Amino acid sequence: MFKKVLIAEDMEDINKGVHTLLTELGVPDIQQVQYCDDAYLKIKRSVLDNDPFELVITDLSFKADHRSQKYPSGEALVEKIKSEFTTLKVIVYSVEDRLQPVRNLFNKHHIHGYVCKSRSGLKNLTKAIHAAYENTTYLSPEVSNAFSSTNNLEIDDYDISLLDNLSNGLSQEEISALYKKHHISPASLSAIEKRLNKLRIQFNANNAIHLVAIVKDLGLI
Amino acid sequence: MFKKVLIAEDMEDINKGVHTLLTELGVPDIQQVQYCDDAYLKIKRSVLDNDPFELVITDLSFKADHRSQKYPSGEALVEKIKSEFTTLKVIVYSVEDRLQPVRNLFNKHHIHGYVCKSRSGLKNLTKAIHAAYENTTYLSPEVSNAFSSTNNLEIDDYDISLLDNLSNGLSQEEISALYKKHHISPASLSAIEKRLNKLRIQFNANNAIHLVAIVKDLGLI
DNA sequence: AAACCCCTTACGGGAATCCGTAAAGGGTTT
DNA sequence: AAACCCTTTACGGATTCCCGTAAGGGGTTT
Repeated sequence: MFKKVLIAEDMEDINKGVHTLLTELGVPDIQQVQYCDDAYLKIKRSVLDNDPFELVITDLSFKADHRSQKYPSGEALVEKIKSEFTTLKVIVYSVEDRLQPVRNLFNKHHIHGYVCKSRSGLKNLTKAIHAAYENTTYLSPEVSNAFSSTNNLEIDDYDISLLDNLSNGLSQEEISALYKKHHISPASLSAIEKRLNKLRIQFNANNAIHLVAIVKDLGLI
Repeated sequence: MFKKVLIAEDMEDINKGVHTLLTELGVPDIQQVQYCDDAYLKIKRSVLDNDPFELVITDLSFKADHRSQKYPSGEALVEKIKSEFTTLKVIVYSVEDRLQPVRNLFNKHHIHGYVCKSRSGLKNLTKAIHAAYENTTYLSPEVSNAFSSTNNLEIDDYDISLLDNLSNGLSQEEISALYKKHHISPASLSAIEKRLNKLRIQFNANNAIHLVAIVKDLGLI
């Protein structure tokens, strides 16, 4: 089993629950933090001391308080530590059950496990920890269809950018101008229209408003 | 202090944390459920037995599982029990920190307290319980500006309906037709345009897409 | 009754969108 | 080099949205 694990979770009682679980699993060195920034510093420290953490279990949403944070969310933390300490294993433990954020965590940041906080959350977390230890991955049943082929929509970063700009109030013409300025291709109004039309069809949206509402609900933006 | 309290919360560890808190506060009869439907049944039962609960502490989001539920969310539960057992006090304990849902709980359902799950969640919950016992209300500091006069936007149910229909893909003309059919006034396209224009100004939205994106983020729809 | 206010409705023009068709450019195949 | 495919760009018309102005209708005030 893992010898050294870090828990990043801002709610005390859950933090405690996970700690208890790890103890039962026989992890000798368990450390806890309630802020993402503290998590990063502890990990950094452990590497410098040549006694690195083997696993990080982190939440996604950390409530903001008086302390200003460099890494405001679990995702920002995961992105940072995975880019700097690529071998460090990460399991995300969150209430988030929208598929797209989960997909991003696996595809972009290569986490080892995703567990939804729910009635059987700790049970699934156990499975995820074992999977990570065996160097495989684990996906909570609530979001198990995040990678099912049926709804594997082919949405790329360009699409996301388009939808994001739309939802931020830019007109298609303004987006076109922006992309030309930043040399993002395709940038023509016509191409943008075409792409948005494709997205409308994919998501069964009647119009652009509907489309943005749908992808916001899905967590794409 | 209260003599009989019900906790409705689907996550075991949090449920346990609240239970511990109530025990420390000296509540002799504490009951727990993990499903909204069970909560309703327990409350109903207690009234029929002439030994009613004095307080319900409930979460808002309950993860769906195999059991199909009549009341899928905490809000549905609150609406039901507040309409049927008007004297029963309710405190909502949730991670939700968007202002509009909180406003709705107080204005429409007249709950006694709202506490955000956070680092100091249990501490604030204590205050809320005392406030409810004194028959006053408590509002968690994270959402304390839900009723501050500055951002007290005058949004009524008609506005919400409008935005909801928009986000569901109806064109303004379709909404007009719908309202005429259902005898909702004003129903003319022109009046709908005017109202949406007012909303765009209120929310600093560039266009209808932007507007829907903003109000979705705020939790209005 | 006339004047007034407020809300709803109506109309029109300009802008943005939706949607189809077609041309231009780049790269590969034959 | 010609033929081909694929992506990007361009253009035109139909529809919808955006925004100003103005007319209608009910209720209250003078």
